[in-house]
Amino acid sequence: MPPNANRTAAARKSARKPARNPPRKKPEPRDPERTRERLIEAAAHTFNKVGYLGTDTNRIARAAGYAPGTFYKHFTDKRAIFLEAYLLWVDAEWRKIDAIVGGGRKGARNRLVDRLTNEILRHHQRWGGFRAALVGLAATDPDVAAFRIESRKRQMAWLDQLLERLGARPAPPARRLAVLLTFERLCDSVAWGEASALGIKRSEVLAELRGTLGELIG
Amino acid sequence: MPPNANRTAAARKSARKPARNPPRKKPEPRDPERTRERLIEAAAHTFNKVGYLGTDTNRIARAAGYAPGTFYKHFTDKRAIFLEAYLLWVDAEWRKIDAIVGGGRKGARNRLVDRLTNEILRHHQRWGGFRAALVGLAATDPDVAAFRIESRKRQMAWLDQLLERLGARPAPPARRLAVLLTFERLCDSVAWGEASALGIKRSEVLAELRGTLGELIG
Amino acid sequence: MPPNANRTAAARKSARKPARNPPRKKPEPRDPERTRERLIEAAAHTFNKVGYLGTDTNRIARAAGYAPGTFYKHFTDKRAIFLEAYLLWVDAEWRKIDAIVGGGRKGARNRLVDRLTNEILRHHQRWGGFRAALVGLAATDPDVAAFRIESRKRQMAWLDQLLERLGARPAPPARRLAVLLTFERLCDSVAWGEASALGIKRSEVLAELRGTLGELIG
Amino acid sequence: MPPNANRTAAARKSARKPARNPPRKKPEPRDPERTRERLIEAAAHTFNKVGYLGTDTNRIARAAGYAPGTFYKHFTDKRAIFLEAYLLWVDAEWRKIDAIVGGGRKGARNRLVDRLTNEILRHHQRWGGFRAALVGLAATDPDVAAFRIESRKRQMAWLDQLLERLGARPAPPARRLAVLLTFERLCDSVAWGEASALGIKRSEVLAELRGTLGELIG
DNA sequence: TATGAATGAGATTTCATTCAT
DNA sequence: AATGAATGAAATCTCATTCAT
Repeated sequence: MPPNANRTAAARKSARKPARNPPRKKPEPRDPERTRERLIEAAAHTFNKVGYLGTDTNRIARAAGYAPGTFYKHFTDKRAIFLEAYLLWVDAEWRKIDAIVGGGRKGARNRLVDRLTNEILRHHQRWGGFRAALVGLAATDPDVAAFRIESRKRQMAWLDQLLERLGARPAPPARRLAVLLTFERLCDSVAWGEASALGIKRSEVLAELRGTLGELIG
Repeated sequence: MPPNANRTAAARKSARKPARNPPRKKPEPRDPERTRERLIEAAAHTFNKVGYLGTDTNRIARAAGYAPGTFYKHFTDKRAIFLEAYLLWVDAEWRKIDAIVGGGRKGARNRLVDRLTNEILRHHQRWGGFRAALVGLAATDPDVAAFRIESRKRQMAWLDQLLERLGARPAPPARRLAVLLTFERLCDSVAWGEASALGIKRSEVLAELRGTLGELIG
Repeated sequence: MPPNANRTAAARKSARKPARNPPRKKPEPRDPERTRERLIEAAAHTFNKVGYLGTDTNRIARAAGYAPGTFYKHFTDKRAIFLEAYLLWVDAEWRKIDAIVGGGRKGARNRLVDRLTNEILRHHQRWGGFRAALVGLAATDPDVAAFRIESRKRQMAWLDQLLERLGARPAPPARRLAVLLTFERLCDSVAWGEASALGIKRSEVLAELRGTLGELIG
Repeated sequence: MPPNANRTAAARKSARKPARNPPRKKPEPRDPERTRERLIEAAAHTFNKVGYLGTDTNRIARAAGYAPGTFYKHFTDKRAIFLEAYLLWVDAEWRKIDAIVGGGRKGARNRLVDRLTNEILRHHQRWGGFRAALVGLAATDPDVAAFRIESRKRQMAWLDQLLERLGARPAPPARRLAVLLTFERLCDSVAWGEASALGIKRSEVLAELRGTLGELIG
């Protein structure tokens, strides 16, 4: 009779597996730049799904297909990669926005506003969890807060240029800030399921968004 | 029993750190209701200062003048006391708002709007850290999210009644939500130091707030 | 609007109840002897159900209808009440055994053996959990071990007398011990569900028990 | 059993051992399989010495030469390692028994019975504390109980084969169980110091053991 | 560069026990 | 005698981080 013959199911369960880590899809070893990117992408998705608190660095590394130690070869700590992921996320948004606005389509204003609004809302819906984590962190972490301010400044300037480009009359900072925050907050509201919980449809929110922007653009 | 086991609250306090809140000169012991309240208050302040992540239950208990175990006599875990603190915080806000609106001052609309705006902004400034923690948590924790929705529904109904009371014409849900969120987000922006970092003065934000409300009220 | 109107079910759950302790069935206050008994009984049942490890003194007190502090007015610690409960349990067994043997029924030997066997098995089945806890504790706690030895000595003497009384020839200590332990262990085996898990019926074990005793008695 | 084996919880608490146990001169690091084994061995010895209740996971880890966290890399909790240690212990016993029986020495029956008896008794004496902890746990924990049953089944089958091999006539399950339990219980009795406290010598118990087995084997 | 076992500080949580009423 | 809120030491368990390979 083999010595281990009587291990019950329960016992087998309690005995940790030898931790075969799933071999990363693309081996493609030794490309530090790619490694870094993969880690950031994995982090962004994890933060988005389970929040800052719920994300642990070992998991990020594993999700990206690496061992825990690799994480610290590329980032000093969890906060650092959060910041990088934030950057990635903001960049992605701007790329899309630029494509819409700068894409130079001379189409009617309404068409532009529609496309912008749609894109931004979609973006928020995709990154709702990350945005919430960001808010939670920024209140405590000065670096994250500074990052956020920087982002906002860029946004303010962009809006200023947009108005100029569209021939609308310039708006004072407080006005622009109010519009941006309204936009952001309404999008979050949809992303976080608040609007739908209140029985408000996506299309109704979209109408509000268009109204807010339209009012500014004139 | 170790010799120090029965030190008074005062003695315990003096042995501790820079001693934030001076805990009960009069020990006023054995009042579980008060204990509970004190724990909630301590929790609210701690969450507000260092966020959800930065708060630990032992610290809450010590800040309230109790031993770690006492916490668990009153709350199942950190989330539970967060929810209670949230309740306390929302209640406080509503009490003040009711005092302003229901206070029945027949004064001009402008006066009312001013006082409301001021009060709400002040409240947000006081609880900015807590609000940020709330956003971060709600994205992950369904109970916190549900709590928040409930709060929002109340707010929507309140605004509806306010409009009726002021003789303004009723606004559809999406409109009301947009106004509430704009209000909230602008207040947070001030509370979180965003506005000032962008060189926007409190008074300018207040003007935006008044405008937003004024537009609705007509 | 009532301030607490929006407490969700989850929040209410997390808020501990004011801990109405169930008013003891029989108030019958201030009878320390009765209090002591009730505590021991409650302890015996709790130990029997959830083991020594799983039993906590506050629970014992509450189960008996008292407050935690009362426990320590009557017993120095958990071990002490375990010992007392053990005593109670052993006494109960002996009372029954005496009733059977000393009951003086002049009936045939077989009848006596049957009744004894039945009674002891029933007793073990009732106190199986307690017995297991006892074994676990005795290995670590010298007082419990001493108690157990004392009990065993009594048992050995009793068996000696029984043999004499029945006119059987005396058996040496090792023999008597072996019979007692076999008896005990087979009863435990039934009580702990071992026998039934092996597909062995209670009646088959009873036959073994009778055989063991019969052999000794001749 | 070592002198301090049966200290109570109170005693253990008061006597904090300075006792930095010098961890592994040769670090022999990074072999998870060895780490796991070392942890199990350390756990087995600790359980054996101070019982399940008296053992804490940090201590197991330290005793094996590791930090507390390492424990949880290999086992989900204390119960899990107990089960594994049980397995180790049972395996060790079977290996020895197989060596004796299967060792194929064609010597007289008496010789075989003697060696078996001796070995089993020695084994129980070595693992007396562990066995007691096992009994205490099995009454409460279904997984431990299941493990134990599994072990017993194996034992029953083994005995069956032994009888066949020796040319003895087969015994019904209840009979075999009775013999096994008697054997086990008498060995425990010696291991736990019961026999000696009753003035019964090891050799006398051995005689009983031999008798029990001899009767079965014929 | 990447690995991953190991770390250990620290947070969470329990519960035997105390003491003022 | 009984109470029960409070205690706090100690155990359980997590996870960001390190380091030898």
